[in-house]
Amino acid sequence: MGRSPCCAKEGLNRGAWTALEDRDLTEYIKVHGEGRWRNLPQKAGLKRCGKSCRLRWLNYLRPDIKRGNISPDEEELIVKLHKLLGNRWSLIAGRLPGRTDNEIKNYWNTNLSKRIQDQEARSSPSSAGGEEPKSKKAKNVMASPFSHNVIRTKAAKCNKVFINPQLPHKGLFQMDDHRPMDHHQHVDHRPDENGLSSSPSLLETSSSSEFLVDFGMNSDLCLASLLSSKFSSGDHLFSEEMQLQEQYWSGNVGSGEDCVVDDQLQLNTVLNFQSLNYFLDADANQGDWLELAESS
DNA sequence: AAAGCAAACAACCGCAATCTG
DNA sequence: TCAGATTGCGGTTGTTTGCTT
Repeated sequence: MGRSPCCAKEGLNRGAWTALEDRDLTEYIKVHGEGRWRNLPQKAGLKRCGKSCRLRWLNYLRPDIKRGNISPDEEELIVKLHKLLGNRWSLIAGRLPGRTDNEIKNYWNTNLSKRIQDQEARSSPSSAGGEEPKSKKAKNVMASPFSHNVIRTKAAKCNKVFINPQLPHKGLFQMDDHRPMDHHQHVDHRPDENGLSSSPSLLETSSSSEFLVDFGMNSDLCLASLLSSKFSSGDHLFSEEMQLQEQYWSGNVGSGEDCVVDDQLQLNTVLNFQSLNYFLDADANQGDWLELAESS
């Protein structure tokens, strides 16, 4: 039978939330803050399970939520990010301020996936005869049409950060998205050994040439050497990205301190890699270092 | 006006990752 | 170090809404 569902307890409400429940939950969170979902319903006097409260708050009651009217710009961004990331709704939502993963997922399933599939069918005649999903179920499990290019980023924990104090910190970008630093997955990394050649480092010619990051637990790894070999020295995007990361890190951590690179930051890197027709293959097991691979 | 159907979306579920004692 | 608790994520389902016949 498997384990019993979390909301199976008798006496708990299910289904649509009432205005009263919404008010109670909102007021409780205003006073006590988010978190501790398990005990929240009891303390707030709600006949709901903690999961249900969390979902309701995150998707509908939070004050900064934007609902409905997804703009063409947002739509375009969703499509691009989905191409890049697949069904990683929370990560996609992270790039769309005020939007929730649930809303984007629903929007994708009801609007975009079908449209994209139609476009695909039109552009590739061989698949024109392909069948539409017949059931609701089939529609929902539709994979990204670009799954072969999907990037799965993983957050990375840096052990050390070294920023040369001689380096003028003049970043080209402003970070438009500062996720709180308490939201990270930690992944160990191994230094790259095989996949990268020892061609001259791009960074030797970039303004970020002194920027070093040591990711290694046991051995040193310079980010420059990790990333340089596959890019020509003319890849300005890469050096801009380095400046962005430099700016980010220098604003948050001091020399030699631990810092954490979160998904958002990696995504920025990935987006730039993508524009260079490279992708990060991070589908490897946790603990493996992300490998650069040439996109086919 | 009512029935049937499909689209939209809110909510639930199970799993996996992460946290904590 | 490990087991149990907690949280977050993505897939799926159920209900509501709106359109068509």
